[in-house]
Amino acid sequence: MGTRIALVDDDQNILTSVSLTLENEGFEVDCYHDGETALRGIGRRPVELAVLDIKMPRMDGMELLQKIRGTSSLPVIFLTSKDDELDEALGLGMGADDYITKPFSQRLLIARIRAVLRRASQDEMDMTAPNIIRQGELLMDPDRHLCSWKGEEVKLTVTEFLILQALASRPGMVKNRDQLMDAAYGESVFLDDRTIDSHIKRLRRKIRAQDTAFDNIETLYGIGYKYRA
Amino acid sequence: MGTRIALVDDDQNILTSVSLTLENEGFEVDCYHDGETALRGIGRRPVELAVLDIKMPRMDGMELLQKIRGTSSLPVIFLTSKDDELDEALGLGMGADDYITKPFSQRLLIARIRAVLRRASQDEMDMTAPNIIRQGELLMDPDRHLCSWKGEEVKLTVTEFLILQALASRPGMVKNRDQLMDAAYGESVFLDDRTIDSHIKRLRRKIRAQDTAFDNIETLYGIGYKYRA
DNA sequence: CGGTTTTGCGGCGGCTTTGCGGCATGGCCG
DNA sequence: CGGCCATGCCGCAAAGCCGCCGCAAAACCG
Repeated sequence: MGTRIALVDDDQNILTSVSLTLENEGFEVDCYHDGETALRGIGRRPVELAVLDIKMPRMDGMELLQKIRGTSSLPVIFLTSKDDELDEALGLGMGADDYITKPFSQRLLIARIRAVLRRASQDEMDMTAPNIIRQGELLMDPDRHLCSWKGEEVKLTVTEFLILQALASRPGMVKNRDQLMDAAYGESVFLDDRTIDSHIKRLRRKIRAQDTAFDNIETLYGIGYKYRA
Repeated sequence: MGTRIALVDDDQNILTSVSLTLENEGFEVDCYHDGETALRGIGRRPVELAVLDIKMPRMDGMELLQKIRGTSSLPVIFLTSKDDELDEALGLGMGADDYITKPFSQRLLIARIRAVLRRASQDEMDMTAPNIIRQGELLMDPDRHLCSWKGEEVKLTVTEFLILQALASRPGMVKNRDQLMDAAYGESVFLDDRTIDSHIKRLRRKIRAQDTAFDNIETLYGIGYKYRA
């Protein structure tokens, strides 16, 4: 079954010709003439992407986008006339995923749609990953690559972040160097053990730069490291 | 029976659309428009997770979270507007388990809810599951390389840990020096018997440093050692 | 009780593991 | 192309650990 797309434009010509093309490409298309109708329609029958004309009667694309974004991250592509340059910037600024200026080729539209859909599904994938780690004064948000100690941000490199994440996600749990290596690079990557030491060194230094007393990364002689909550 | 979730937001649109989605996913949803009502409602009808908007009339999410955390460790997910400072959520949000910035996709929210619930139940498991050795005042957790006597940690080396573990795992059972050696190093390692004595010596010393009266490692003249529970 | 065996324990030398400064490479960005 | 940063690794010094020695004390035995 094809992907469902909402197409909103007050120009009947565009509506018919575009919807025909999209259907030929295997999409299912719901057509609307104005924003209000579209909003209600999408609510009843959800779609995976919306193509909106910016200028429309009763509720224009901008306003519609805002309403949509209030409740979901539905991907949106704007259609703009060549004239309204301003609107372009605005549309992207407020969260449209792409825009096309009229007149446009059907081929281009399809390419853009495919691109946006691909990107959207990609994002969803990434999102399913981990959540916030909170261990005492340490706070980590992998999604945003944010790390803070006692409320103050600590800037970490990717490798450092992954290693600290591995330690802090299971506080108290002992991790040997191989396990930390797996966490930072994938498995089946071989590096000198001392490399982990180096990262630990940099981690401790960075956090200690803010709080001299930091000592929650504990060394277990002959075993590895663990994070003490 | 689905998991019960409290949903608190002053925006009726979000309330209805999100609760619908969650119900479709098999959750049971209690909706509230503001913090005060939510607090009372949750008190009467407990939930397993709360989704809170940060900005709300009468009592905002932050305040509500504090009240909730005052009496329970209920998992909480925040909803934040894009405008709100991330740092607020990070720095000030004491104890939220996760947060999502609006606009968000329903799919993402569900993924997060599942993740938080999974982690919460995971934590409960961890508290009870691990293969801990408990003999009177002695506590050993091999996974965390943790050993404590009368609640106070005793730092042991790997060898010491293994020997004590061998003794304490079968209290009252006599182990000769060869058996203890096998436990500490693998089999087929040959060492002077006196070496075991040395480790026992260090073990007793370390624990006695905290409790002079410690005498649970007993010597059986001509045989070996045993741990008295 | 005297002699023999076994254990406790302080100590020591040597080996292993870590901490950390530093360097060279290599990617990335302007 | 030139600088900047992340990163992997080297090498040295410090710290930690371990096995054993030797002596004194304790336990055992006849």
